Amino acid sequence: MNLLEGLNPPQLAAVTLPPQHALILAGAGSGKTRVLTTRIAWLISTGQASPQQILAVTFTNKAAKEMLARLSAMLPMNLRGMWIGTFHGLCNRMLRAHYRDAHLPQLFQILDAADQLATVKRLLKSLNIDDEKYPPRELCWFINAQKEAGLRPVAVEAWDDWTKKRVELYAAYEEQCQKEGVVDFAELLLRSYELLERNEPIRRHYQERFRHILVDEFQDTNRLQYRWLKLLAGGGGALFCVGDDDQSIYAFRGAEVGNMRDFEREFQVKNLIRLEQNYRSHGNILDAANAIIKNNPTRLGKNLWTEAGAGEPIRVFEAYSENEEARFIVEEVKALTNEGHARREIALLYRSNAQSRALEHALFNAGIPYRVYGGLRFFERAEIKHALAYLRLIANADDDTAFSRVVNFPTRGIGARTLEQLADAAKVRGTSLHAAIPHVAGAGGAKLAAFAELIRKLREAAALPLPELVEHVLDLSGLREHYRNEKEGQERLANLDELVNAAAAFIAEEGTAGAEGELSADLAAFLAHAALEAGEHQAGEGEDALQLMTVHSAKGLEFDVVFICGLEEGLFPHENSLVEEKGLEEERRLMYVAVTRARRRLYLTHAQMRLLHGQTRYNLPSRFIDEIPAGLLKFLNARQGKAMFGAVPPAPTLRNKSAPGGTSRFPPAPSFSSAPRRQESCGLRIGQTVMHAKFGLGVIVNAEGAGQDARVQVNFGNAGMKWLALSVAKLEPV
DNA sequence: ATAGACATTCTTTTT
DNA sequence: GAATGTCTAT
Repeated sequence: MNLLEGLNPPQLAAVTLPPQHALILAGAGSGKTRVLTTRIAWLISTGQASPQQILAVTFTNKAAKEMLARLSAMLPMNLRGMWIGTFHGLCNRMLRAHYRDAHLPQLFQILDAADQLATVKRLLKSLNIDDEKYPPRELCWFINAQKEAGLRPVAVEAWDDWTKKRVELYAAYEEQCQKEGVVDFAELLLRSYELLERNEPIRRHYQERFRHILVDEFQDTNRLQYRWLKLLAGGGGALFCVGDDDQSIYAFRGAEVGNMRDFEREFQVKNLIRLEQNYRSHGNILDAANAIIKNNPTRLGKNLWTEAGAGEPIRVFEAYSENEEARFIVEEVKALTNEGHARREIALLYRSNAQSRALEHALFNAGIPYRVYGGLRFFERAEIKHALAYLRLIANADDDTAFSRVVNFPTRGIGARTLEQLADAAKVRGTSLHAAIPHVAGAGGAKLAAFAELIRKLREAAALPLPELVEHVLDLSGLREHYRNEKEGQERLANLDELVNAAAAFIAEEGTAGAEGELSADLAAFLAHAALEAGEHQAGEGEDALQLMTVHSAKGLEFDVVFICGLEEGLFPHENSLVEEKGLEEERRLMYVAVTRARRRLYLTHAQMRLLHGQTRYNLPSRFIDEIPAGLLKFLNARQGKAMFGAVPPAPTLRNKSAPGGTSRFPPAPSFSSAPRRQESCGLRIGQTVMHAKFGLGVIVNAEGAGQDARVQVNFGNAGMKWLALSVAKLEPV
């Protein structure tokens, strides 16, 4: 059968397994997605399963789309009955179908992370809670962690007063969300889980329906997701899980690699298949990845190999500053494109989003087209969120988050005072803000009533086709007018127009055309779409552009050429990770993911000096570079300053000492700003890497005194920050 | 009530 | 540096 053509033996085995539970350990670039989709296509085309009997779960919308696209290419049939999507998307689908049993309003709204934070803030305010003691962000994190552990407030064990109070607030938050008819991301999962657990007919229905449950990126599932899968597979459905423990990079938000072991044990998985042949990268790149990940103690064990040749060495570049790093990359990219590489096949990866700025700046100046993933997404833009808030109020006027966002936007004279009165009225009566409007007296009350009237008018239009409804909202709400009058409003206006287009496109693709009696079904679906798929949707889609993204968002992608930037201690691995339990291991897996994105050429760059959060920091090269065998590396700039040391350093200007511990933050030495990379005569300068007999490698971050009294402060990374007298300590420039 | 200046805080990754 | 929160002048 040509479906199976070209599969290697383990791949073929995985694809054609009998309908039993299976765990596929699929290394990076080993054809994981291909196995998953071919498996589904094989099940269907051999008549072993109908599309309706298949449930395929992925972690990202991108992956879900990709899978659907490949399947439609393989199977000439209607795949609409198949459930393919993200955990959140599928749970949403289930809850919409059974909203009554799930105790939700038909048009329940979804809170994204920002909405959730706003809701928590509002709650704390209404309860007069000190947000110093209970930081809203922390509280959100706490609530989500409980939900992801499957715990409602009554089930949380709290021993200390602080946690007891947080549990109380969790309960209050839940009550508030229920009152408003909104659910956050974690709630989608928990609600869906509880629905299945408590409602036997519904559970049986899905258990009997889904004969094959396939899970992508299984290593990224959290406890609750795993339990959700267990429930669904409880009726004899076969669980087919594909994952790679070495690519688990979401433990920080509750992902449990341990799910893989538990799955193997609890389901008595007999079919464990390893996919270890890599079809993506040249040998040197793979060797580097293997060498790095080998340093992690707890692995299921797996070693990637390839039939491809060794390829080029991995290029390492040390820059003086983040700007020089960016300039270097620009030059290399120019050279690469001149050699015929497509820009879309070149990726710039970094640990954190903040790093993209210097890169973007340099690329922009050089006129190189680029595309940044994961920046501010379409549906997260302020003007779009405003417009969506009006739409949300049409679907559900009790949505306090949406209400608060636009009650005075565009401004209509409803100030803080009035809103306080409104919040009080709502609290006293236990209603939503919207429902409390008639109970506010005076001038403020009149203005509020006018706003209520606006909502009423908008709701009258709810029966219009979605794109027209959006148009209507933009005009009637005054949003268009507002941005027309704003100086910098042009782009925002364009975005609002784009929202109308997005609505039209959405209807064209998945509209409920013809569904009767469900007046606002399209609206609700569109709003859910906006919350769940913040919209990777960006202009310049078709252009051949350089790809910029965080390592996290690069997972699952591959490129001919990859630059991993900012490979410095404190940045990658990130300093916050070093204090976390198992933090470094996760950073290392992240590095493994980054390295394995490259097919043919890999660059590792780092800077001696970097401006971060408005302050200059001097960092050592990342330990991950050292973990790669030197034979695989090619250092592009000769390590400088070998010959000169022992001389008396120049009299450095006295600087204030840094706060102890952590990374240093200093203004750069003045002598540098004009002539980067030039050597001082003595070979010692701020930013210089030095070797110390006891402490190892370090970077000079500060200096004071002169002559015999000269002292320097050195950041030795692991060994910490030290002040050393030059007359005593032997420091060799490296 | 509102806009704008000013201060403060927090910065890892995201469905 | 950005984004949010607070204060001040209108």
